[in-house]
Amino acid sequence: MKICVSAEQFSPRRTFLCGQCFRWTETSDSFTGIAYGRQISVTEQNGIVTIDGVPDNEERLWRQYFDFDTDYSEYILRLSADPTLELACRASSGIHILRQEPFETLLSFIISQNNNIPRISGIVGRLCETFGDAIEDSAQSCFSFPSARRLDGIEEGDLAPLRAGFRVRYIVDAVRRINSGEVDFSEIDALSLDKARERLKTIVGVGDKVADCVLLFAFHKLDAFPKDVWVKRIMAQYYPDGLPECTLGIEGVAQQYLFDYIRNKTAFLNN
DNA sequence: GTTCAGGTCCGAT
DNA sequence: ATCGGACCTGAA
Repeated sequence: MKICVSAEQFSPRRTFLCGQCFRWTETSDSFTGIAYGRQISVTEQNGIVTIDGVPDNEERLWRQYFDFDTDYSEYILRLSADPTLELACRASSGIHILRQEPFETLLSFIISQNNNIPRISGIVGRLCETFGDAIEDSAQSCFSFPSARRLDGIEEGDLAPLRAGFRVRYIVDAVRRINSGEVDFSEIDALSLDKARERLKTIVGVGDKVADCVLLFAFHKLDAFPKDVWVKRIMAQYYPDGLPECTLGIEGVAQQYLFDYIRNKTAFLNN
């Protein structure tokens, strides 16, 4: 089946390129991505965004994944009480915060630390090629993200093909704690932000930033506020005394708009 | 050859 | 508690 939404409401480019995901690639006229064991394509044409590759019985899942049933204009209205955020929202409207799979999000952001985006995507890709399942009826050969169960008992040496460097130790620890139940995603989901963050941080290699990325991009805890190097720069320049009140409870949404805004602004300055 | 990239760990104060 | 250096890898 196809799912259609207006391009005004949802911008594929801004959503997929704002740093929250690593498995969407842009082709000439669309984006192709892999999630939940499916290959999905997203095409924007004449103001309409079309989602292809969704099985009939999975409409609900994918509307959730893309967060199509949330009215982002309300967030934008609230955040626009602050002048800097108003600019950011205007420049980056159409961003949605995805609901990605927790295990994939956890490993992806563990891999992301002290790393650059092309290499992160490369490592994640090799992880899927090495341990994931081939996805049927996809044009090219593509692979699902391996489950924690699939990686059960994995050791550092097994991960050598990934060329993930010092992060393999962290991946091994994450897999072990997930499979042992020490870290339980359904529990994390039910916990408050602070408790959930502390739980995730018991995994070696997971600090505040990685934990908050997982809580925002997988568990959709909108009060999570991942402070990467870019957001720290914004905070220092515009919000030395902390975030404005209008962000209360939706700090993560503010983070995405600010992040996209400052990155694109910087890209513009560098050109 | 050097530097740098979506952080975190670890050992020294 | 806080702080700085080290860390795999590979592209610029």
